[in-house]
Amino acid sequence: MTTENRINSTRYKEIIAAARKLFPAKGYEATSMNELIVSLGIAKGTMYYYFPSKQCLLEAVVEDIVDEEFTRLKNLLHSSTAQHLSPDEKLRLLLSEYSGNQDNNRILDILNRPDNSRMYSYQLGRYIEKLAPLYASIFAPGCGEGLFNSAYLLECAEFMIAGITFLVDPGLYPWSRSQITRRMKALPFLLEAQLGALSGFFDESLQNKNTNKE
Amino acid sequence: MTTENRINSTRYKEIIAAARKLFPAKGYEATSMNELIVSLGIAKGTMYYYFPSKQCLLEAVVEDIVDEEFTRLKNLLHSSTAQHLSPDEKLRLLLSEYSGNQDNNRILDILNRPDNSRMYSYQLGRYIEKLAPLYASIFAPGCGEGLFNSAYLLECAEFMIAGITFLVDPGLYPWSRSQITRRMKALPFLLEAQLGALSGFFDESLQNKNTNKE
DNA sequence: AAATATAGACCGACCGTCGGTCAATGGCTA
DNA sequence: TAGCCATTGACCGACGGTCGGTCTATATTT
Repeated sequence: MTTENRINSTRYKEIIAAARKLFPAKGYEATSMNELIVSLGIAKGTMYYYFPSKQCLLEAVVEDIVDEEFTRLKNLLHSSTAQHLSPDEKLRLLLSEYSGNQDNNRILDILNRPDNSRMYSYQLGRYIEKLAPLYASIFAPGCGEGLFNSAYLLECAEFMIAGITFLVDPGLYPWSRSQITRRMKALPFLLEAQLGALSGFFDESLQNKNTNKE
Repeated sequence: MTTENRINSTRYKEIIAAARKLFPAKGYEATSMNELIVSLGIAKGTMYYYFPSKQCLLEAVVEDIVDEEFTRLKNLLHSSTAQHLSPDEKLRLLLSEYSGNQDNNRILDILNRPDNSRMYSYQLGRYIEKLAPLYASIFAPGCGEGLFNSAYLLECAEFMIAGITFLVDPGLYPWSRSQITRRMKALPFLLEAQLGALSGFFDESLQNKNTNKE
């Protein structure tokens, strides 16, 4: 198939590599197709031969980033050092790795780019879809015997990733430095609380409350 | 002052009103300044006389929306019917009102608009900044006597609003209907868990764990 | 009271740039 | 040589934004 050949071609990967540098650095909206073309030394037609639209290029770039994150975190979880950690220790390991990596990718987190929210919100969405199951899988061992609690492990993971990323990442909203540090200090407690609540420490009153409603 | 006159003028409010209709309906990026101008029957120069850029118009529109939400929820909280509710009942009242209102504003939630994430992410940010304290204030009575728990009330509110909105609102990411309903079913439990953890039901082991780290 | 000056709301032709299109073409393989 | 890709770049309409200027209503001067 033609499309498949295109995706596996060198050009395709070259373009994605260039976009992976420019999109986060300059912002998605602020980066023009022309800039990419010039920096690659190719013609406009070539660009649109591989990517029918700028939106498609964005999606391919995000897919590339999220895929990389996925395998990285998966390998980290199955590494010999992390294998025998407790669920909450594993979770904190994953989260610290994630936020740490973000800081490395962005040289200047002072710089706010409102023309980048499109990329980041899409990226966060894909990230949640792909990696939330991974997060949820580490909750399971710590979870109590009640069926009810474990029914919402995935949603809990999604909830946590979404909340943390949106509130700590300056890419989606120009948070001030003090806002970010304030939240990062609160995060361990909030996660612990959420996890603790999940693991069945609660008395039955809570579960009754909820099951009654259904 | 000249600027102040402009903000209080009829024109200014007319333009915001028009943008409040078109931006959510067509999407921010997809709505051109020309469309707004034509629909208002004014000239381009007039538009840019009141708003120096499209981004500034967006911010004014979002401010308008969030302000309205703020007073609406504040009044709701102080209403005679809601005044003597328990914290978690109040919380669920606020959240249901919010999501219910969103559905009304958007006629088609099936329609996904990736060119609207810029507006929605900014709106969510402003919403959190303005309304999280309001949410946090209703947590306080249900909170235990420990100082530690109540120290993170604001962050807990921010965390909840961000997570819920991002995961349930199709404006920021094109979630499928099944994803949304799945999460909405999980929400009562997750909120209850988070609130319960806050209210001091926990044993001291959790608090010790966290205080040790500081 | 008439003439003149000032302010500011409003106009629309115009600009550079953007994302995107397409007919033409070079070069490789069968 | 025929056919197929990958590649080219001139070209397009629409976009956000600018700018010189008009018009009216109010203040100031005569």
